[in-house]
Amino acid sequence: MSHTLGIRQAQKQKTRQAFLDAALALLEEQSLSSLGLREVTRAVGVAPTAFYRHFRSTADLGVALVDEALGSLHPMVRTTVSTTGDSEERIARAVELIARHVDAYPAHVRFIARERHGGVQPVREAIRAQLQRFAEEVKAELAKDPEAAGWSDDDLLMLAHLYVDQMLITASLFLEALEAPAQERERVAQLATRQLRLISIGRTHWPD
Amino acid sequence: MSHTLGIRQAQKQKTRQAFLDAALALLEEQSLSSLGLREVTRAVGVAPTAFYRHFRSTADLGVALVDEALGSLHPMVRTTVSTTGDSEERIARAVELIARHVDAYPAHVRFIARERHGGVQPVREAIRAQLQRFAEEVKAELAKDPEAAGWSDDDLLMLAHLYVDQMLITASLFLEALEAPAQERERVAQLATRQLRLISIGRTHWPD
DNA sequence: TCATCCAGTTAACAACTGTTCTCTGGAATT
DNA sequence: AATTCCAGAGAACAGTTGTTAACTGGATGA
Repeated sequence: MSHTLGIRQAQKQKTRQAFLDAALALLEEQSLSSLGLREVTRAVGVAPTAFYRHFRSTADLGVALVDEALGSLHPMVRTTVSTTGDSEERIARAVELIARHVDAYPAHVRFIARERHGGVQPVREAIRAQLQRFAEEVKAELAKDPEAAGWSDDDLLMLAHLYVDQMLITASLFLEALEAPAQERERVAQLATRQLRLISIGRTHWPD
Repeated sequence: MSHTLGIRQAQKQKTRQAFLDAALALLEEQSLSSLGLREVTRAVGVAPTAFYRHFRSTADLGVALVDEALGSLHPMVRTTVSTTGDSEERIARAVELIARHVDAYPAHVRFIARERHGGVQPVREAIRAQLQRFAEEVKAELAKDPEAAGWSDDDLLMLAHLYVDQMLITASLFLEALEAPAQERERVAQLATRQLRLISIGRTHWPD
C-alpha cells in the first residue's frame, strides 16, 4: 500500500527534483566544484535561500545526484550480466544496452564520469561506494556461471572491477560520440565489443 | 649549442612556472572550472593582471598543464612497453613504474584523471589528443612483438587503448592509496597485476 | 475553527570575481 | 647614451558569490 503524500510534501519533492534537473543541465558545461548555489536557484526560478530547504550545500546536492544517476542502475546491470546465451551474444547485448543508456540519460553519464575523479570529496566517495556495489553485484553474477569454477573470490572481484571500469569507459566514449554521425558511434561499438571479447578470452583461459 | 636566455626571458619563464606549480597545488582540492585567476595570482604572490602576461584564461593555463603532465611521459611509456623479458616480468615492471610515477608526481596524475572528463572543453581535448598519441606509440611497440603476427592495425590499436586506459585506472587507484598503509598499496598492485595478466592471456589466445 | 508548521520570499551583508586602463622601472636594442 | 620594450603593479569597474535574519501565507493537525 503506497502512502499518498500531502500537498505540502508533494510540492517540496517537486521543487527538489527541479533542483536536481537544473543542476544536471548546468553541469554539462562545468564541474560540480564550480556550480554556484545562486546559479541553480536562478535556473529553477526560485529565491537563493530556498536552496537551504533542500540541501546543505552544492556538495550535498551532488551526492543526491549520484543516487539518482546510479541508484536506479543496479537492476539493469544485474540483468545484463546474468543474460543467457553464449559469450558473443552477451557482449553484443551489453554494448547495445550501454549505448541505449547513454542515449536515454546522457547528463547522468556525463555527471558520473566527470565527478568520479572530480574536485568534491563527498561526491567522489559516494560514486566510489556505488561502483564498489556494482562490482560486487557483477561478481555475484559471475560466480553463478559454470565458467567461474576454480576462481577465487579475489579473482572474481578483480574481473568484476575490470568489467565495471570497461562499462564506464565505453559509456564515456558513446557520450563523446552522441552528436557525431552514426558511423562514429558504430566505431565505438566495434571497439568496445572487441575489448570485451579480449577480456572474455582471457577469462576463459585464466587458470592456464 | 644551447642558447642562453636573456635575464628578462628567464625571469618570465620562472614566473610562468610558478603559475603552473601554484595552480597544480590549488587543483588538488578543486576542479579547473572553479579555479579563479585571482586565486592563482594570490598563491604566486603577484598582481592579478600579471596573469594575462602568460595566459589568456585559466583554460589556457590548463592546456599548458596537460603538456607538462603528459608531455614528458612519452619516452617512459615507450620504454616500458618495449621492455624485454617474458610477459610476467613486463607486467611487474609496468605496475612498479606506474606506482613510482604516482609517488613522484601525484599532482600531475590527479590533474589528468580529474580533467580528462572535466568541465573545460579545451583541456579535455588536449588530454584526449595526448592519450591518442600514447595509444599509437603503444600500438607501434606492440607491432614489433612476434606475438602481434596476424593482428590487424585496428585490433592492435584496440589493445593499445585497453592498455592506456588500464594504466590510468591503475594510476588513479595508486593515487587514492597514496596516504594509505603500505598494505593497501600492495593490494592495488596485486589487483593491477592480475588485470594486466588477464588481458595478456586474452591477447595470447586472440585469434582463436 | 484556530494555532502551528514550514517551503519559499525579501532584503541586506561583506567578500569575492574577471577585465579595463594607466603607470613604472629595469632589461634590451640601437 | 638614448630609445624602445614589456613583465608586473596599482586602482577602479560592475557583477557575482554564500549566508544571515526576519517575513508571509497556505497546508496541516488539534
